[in-house]
Amino acid sequence: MISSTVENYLKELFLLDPRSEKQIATGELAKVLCVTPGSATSMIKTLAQSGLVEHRPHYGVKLTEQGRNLAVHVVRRHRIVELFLVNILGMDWGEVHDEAEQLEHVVSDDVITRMDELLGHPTHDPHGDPIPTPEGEIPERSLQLLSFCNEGDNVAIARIGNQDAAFLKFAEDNGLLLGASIEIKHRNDIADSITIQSQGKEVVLGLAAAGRIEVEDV
Amino acid sequence: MISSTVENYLKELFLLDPRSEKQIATGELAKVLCVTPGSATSMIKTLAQSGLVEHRPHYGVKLTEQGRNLAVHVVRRHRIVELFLVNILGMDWGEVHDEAEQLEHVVSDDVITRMDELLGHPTHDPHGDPIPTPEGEIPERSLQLLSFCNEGDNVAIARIGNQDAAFLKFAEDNGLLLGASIEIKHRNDIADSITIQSQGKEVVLGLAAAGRIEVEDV
DNA sequence: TGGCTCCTTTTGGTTAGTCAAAAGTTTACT
DNA sequence: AGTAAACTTTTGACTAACCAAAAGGAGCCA
Ligand SMILES: [Mn+2]
Ligand SMILES: [Mn+2]
Ligand SMILES: [Mn+2]
Ligand SMILES: [Mn+2]
Repeated sequence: MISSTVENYLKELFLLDPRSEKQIATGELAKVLCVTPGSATSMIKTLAQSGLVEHRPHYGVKLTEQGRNLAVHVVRRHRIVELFLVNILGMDWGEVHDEAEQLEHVVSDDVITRMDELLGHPTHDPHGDPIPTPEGEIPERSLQLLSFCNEGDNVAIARIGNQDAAFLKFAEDNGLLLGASIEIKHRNDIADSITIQSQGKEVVLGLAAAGRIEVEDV
Repeated sequence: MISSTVENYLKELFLLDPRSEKQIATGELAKVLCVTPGSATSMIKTLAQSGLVEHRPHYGVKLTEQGRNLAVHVVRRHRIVELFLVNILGMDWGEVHDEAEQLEHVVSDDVITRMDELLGHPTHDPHGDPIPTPEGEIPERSLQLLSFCNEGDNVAIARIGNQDAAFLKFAEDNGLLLGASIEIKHRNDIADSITIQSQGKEVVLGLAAAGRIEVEDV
């Protein structure tokens, strides 16, 4: 049986590089997993032993085909659970990440299949992240960072690339929900800010924050 | 944080003696948990250290007030999850036990509260077992074992005290669902069997099997 | 009072996962 | 080429949980 710990390592490697092209640094992996670099090294060696990652010591680590497949399925479980918690149980989109972080390791494929059905075979989670299919395919969309939009653009919010509960609360409070139409009012590269209008309300964001929001042309 | 392992030990102690009156033998606990007696002994010592059980070496172990409280909450989570899987996700009542065995350790109180609400504050799980309240109260019913019923009795099935999937499948296939009205047709203590009629269909059960079914007078 | 059987506990050892700190590599800069 | 900074790996140690097998207690029966 594959442990939750291993699933978390594989999943984070996937999230750090969904195509599994780059060599991920041990330290970077350790950071997102909140473990020491030494712990990451030793787990990486174990994973390499099992053929789940390829390790080039001192250069980095990369998922193998097999490791990536496992990771994609963990991500599928995570995202379906998140959407389920929001759509069926009425939870807040800022609360569901931590919950799904645990549930992703214990819900069976049967339960996931049933949730998927009940939700109508959704393609994206509550934060706009794609839900891999049971076969491991990942629906692609061409999105643009809000921080790259220009004055006058009319776009719809498509993804929030920040799982932080406080950020999600802020976004929600300001009407920045998935699908919301917004217009870029001002953009000031010197002041590092962007002003958008959503449902009549103006919101000013720093470009760093705007860089965590992705939008679609309307 | 309290581990799944500890939760399982406490829960099984509770299930072996819901009132926590008796001294449970180490070997009995070990058996239901599928561990060796030695493993159970060492965990019991740990639990005693934490004040969750009282241990009289060579005589047995018993939950403390604190340990019983924790156990009751694990049982609450288990049973709400089971009912949720059956009523909302449409799973079979024979499949949900193993699933709930894992989920009981990771679903948050918030999720349980929401499931409870969605289910309309149910009092019993899919197998007729009582669901403890958030305060730890356990609804009592006065039930009778099917094996003690007499010819001519008209009763309703109220509980199946056997989590075995094959047994539950058999029961379901023969219309022995919770709430089903049945009449006791024959009873033969010599042959160790009882014949009941449910929805026109006659079913013969050994008295041992009938002893795992509890009924309510109608 | 022994002795026997059935449990329980103890002992010694394993595995997964972790950390702190020492040791080793790579790279970039002088 | 030599050195220092930044990173990675190794080492040694710890905890939770488990097992197999040896040792220890309780109750029973002669
Ligand atoms: Mn996780
Ligand atoms: Mn998400
Ligand atoms: Mn369990
Ligand atoms: Mn049940």
